[in-house]
Amino acid sequence: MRLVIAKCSVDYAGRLSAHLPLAMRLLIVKADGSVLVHSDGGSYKPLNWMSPPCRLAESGTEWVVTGKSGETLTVHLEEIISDTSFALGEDPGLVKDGVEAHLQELLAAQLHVFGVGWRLVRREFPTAIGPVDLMCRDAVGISVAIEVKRRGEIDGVEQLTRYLELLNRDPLLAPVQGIFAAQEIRPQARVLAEDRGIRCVTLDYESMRGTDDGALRLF
Amino acid sequence: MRLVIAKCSVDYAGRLSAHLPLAMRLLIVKADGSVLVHSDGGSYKPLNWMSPPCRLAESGTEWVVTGKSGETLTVHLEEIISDTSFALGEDPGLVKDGVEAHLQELLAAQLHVFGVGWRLVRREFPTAIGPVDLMCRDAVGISVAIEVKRRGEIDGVEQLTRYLELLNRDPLLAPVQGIFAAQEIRPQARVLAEDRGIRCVTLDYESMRGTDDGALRLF
DNA sequence: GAATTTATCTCGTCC
DNA sequence: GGACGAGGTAAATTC
Repeated sequence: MRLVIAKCSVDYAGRLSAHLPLAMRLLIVKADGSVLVHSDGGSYKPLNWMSPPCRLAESGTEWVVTGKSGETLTVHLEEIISDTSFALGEDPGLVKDGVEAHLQELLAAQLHVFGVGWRLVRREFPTAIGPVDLMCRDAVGISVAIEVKRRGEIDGVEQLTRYLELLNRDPLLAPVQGIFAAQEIRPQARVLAEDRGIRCVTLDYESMRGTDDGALRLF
Repeated sequence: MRLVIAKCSVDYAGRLSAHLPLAMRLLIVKADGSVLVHSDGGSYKPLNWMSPPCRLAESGTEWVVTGKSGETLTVHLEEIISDTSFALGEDPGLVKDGVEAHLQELLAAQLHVFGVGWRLVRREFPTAIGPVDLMCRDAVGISVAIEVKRRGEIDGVEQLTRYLELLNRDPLLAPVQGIFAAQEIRPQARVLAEDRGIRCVTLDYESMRGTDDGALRLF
C-alpha cells in the first residue's frame, strides 16, 4: 500500500466525467492497483477512485489509472508532501454476525412470542448431528426445539426433523416438539413442517428489534 | 488527517456486529473525527469505519470511536508501524460534468433528433456572456442555439433568452432560433420558453445512449 | 454464473 | 428538515 499526500487535481472519465480542482489530498494506491483519492472529511467514500482491476501508468507528475472498461482516472501532482509504502499482506476479512445469529439472540430473549411461561434451556444446544438453535421448555415443561432461519425453506424443515428424531430418542427429553421460526417461510416448507407436526412461526425482525428487552435497544 | 499503519483488530457494534481479526491495516482519522480501516485490497469501501459525527477516545493501545447513535468502533492496536498527521485543509469538492455534458455530447452527434439536414457549427460556442451549448444550422441554413439541461427550469430559459438576444445582434448569424432541450422540462419553463418562441425538446437519455454512433459506447 | 436484494449504504434533490 | 430516488452504486444472496 502506497500513501501519497499531495497537492493534486484529479479527473475521471467513465460513466460520467468528474473533476477535482487543485487541493491537498491523500492518494492511496492499493496492492491490487486500485486508487483512492480522499479529502480530510466526508464519509468513507473517496472523492474519486478507480476500482480494480486497473492499471496505473506513472509519468512525471501525472498518473493515469485505466480501468477494465477503458475509464480513466487522471491525477496531476503539483506538490508531493509525503510518499510512503507499506507491505500489509492479505487481510483475513470482515466477520459479520449476520441476521440469523441476531434473530436467534432476539428470540432467546423473547420466548414469550411462543407462549407464556416458556424458558430457555440453552442456545446452540449440542446434539450428535449438530447444534439445535434454541432448546426450550414450554409452560408445562415440554421440550421444544426451535430452528431459526432468515428464509425458511424445505432444507431447514428437514434439518429440524432430523434433530427432533434424534432428540425424541432421549427419554429425558422426549417428547420434543418442534418450531420452525423464520422471517419468511416458503409455502412448500410450511406444508412439509405442518404435515410433520412442526409449528411454523414467522418472525418480524423489525418489531422484535423494537420490542426487545432494552439490553438490545442500544441502537 | 492522521494516517496510522498498524497491526490491529477491530470491532464494530451498531446496526450489526462485525469483527476484524488481527492484521496489518491502514487507519485513517479524518479532521471531522471519522475513522476508516482499510486493507491493501478490496474496493473503495473500508473494511470498517465510523462516520461523522463521532468522537475518538484514545487510551493506551485501544481506540474507541463512538457515533451519534451510540454505535462503537473499537480498535485494538498491537503494533504501530507508522503514525503521521497532515493538515490538508478544506476540499473544493467534486465537480460532476456528468449528465449535462454527456447529453450535450450525445446531442451533438445526433442532431437528426431536431430535423434532417442539420449540422453542428460548434459545441460551447463562445459569446461575451458565456458559451452556448450547441450552435447549429438547420436544413435551410438558419442558425439555431441549443441550451442543454438535465432538468429544464426557468433559469435555463432565461439563460438561453440572453444568448439569443445577444446572438441576434450579429448580422452574420441573425435570425437565430432557440431550442431548449432537457430530459425533463418543468411546465413553467415550457410555458415561458414557448411564449418566447423557443422550441422545447425533451430528451430520452437512455435511448440516446443506446442509439449513439458507437464512438460513445466505450463505457 | 446471472439475477435479485441488501446496505452501518452514500449522496443529491425535492418538498 | 425529512422523504424520495439514483449511484462510476458495491456486495451478498438467491435462483
